[in-house]
Amino acid sequence: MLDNLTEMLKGVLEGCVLEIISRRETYGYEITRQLNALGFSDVVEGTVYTILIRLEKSKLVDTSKKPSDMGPPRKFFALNDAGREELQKFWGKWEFVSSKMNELKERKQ
Amino acid sequence: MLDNLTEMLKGVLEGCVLEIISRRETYGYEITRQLNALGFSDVVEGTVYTILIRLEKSKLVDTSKKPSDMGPPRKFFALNDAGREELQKFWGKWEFVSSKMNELKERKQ
DNA sequence: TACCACTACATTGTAACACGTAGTAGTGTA
DNA sequence: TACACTACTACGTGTTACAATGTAGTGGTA
Repeated sequence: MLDNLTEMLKGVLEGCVLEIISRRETYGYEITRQLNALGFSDVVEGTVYTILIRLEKSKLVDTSKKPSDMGPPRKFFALNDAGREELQKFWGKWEFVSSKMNELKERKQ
Repeated sequence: MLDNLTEMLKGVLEGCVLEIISRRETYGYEITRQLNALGFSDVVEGTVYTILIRLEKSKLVDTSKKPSDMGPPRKFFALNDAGREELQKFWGKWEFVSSKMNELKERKQ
């Protein structure tokens, strides 16, 4: 029904990942599952991993490898100070854009 | 402060243009001004024109050239049935994504 | 006349992003 | 042995907003 959210997710998915990581240290596979559970059911691992690598390159997260008893070792991600700042900026932008969008939607001029 | 909305506007700007056109037949230059007035002050004409050409190619709008007493002739755009359907779909997607985003934002788990 | 501001549209190239696809590898189970 | 699930990585593609630039019509002004 909502056949393709791809374009609308551009620019917000990274923020979602930041928000999820901010709750607690976590790893790519689980982040993907959480996004799917949220409702973004078409988001695949490849997408999440590219975002995580981007966050790492931008130095917004700290990483650490930890063994798992369910499969290969996990690469955990945790927000650092720069990441927390970026997350706050992200929600600021979201607040702005979504308020303007709703204004446009509601306005019957 | 909200230094760059570019990425977050991807996927929503086209919907904004559709919504603006749905109110009444209008043209690129004015659409740009309306978006700027809405708060999307960095949106430039080039962006709007590429969207309009895209809408035209997708056959979501009907166009007509009309003279202006303020400058060059204007290319007016009007939504057709396919465009109205697309606009409805767009708001459906927006409703979905924004509700999920707010759910994520509010949820303190 | 010459110049400028405003209106109005079009085109080209670029960077960023989500995603498809494919591959590698560890663990548990039937 | 085969499969399912977990877990990460890499490469290529299509879409998008935007910067930059150019063209052109109108009106004002010095």
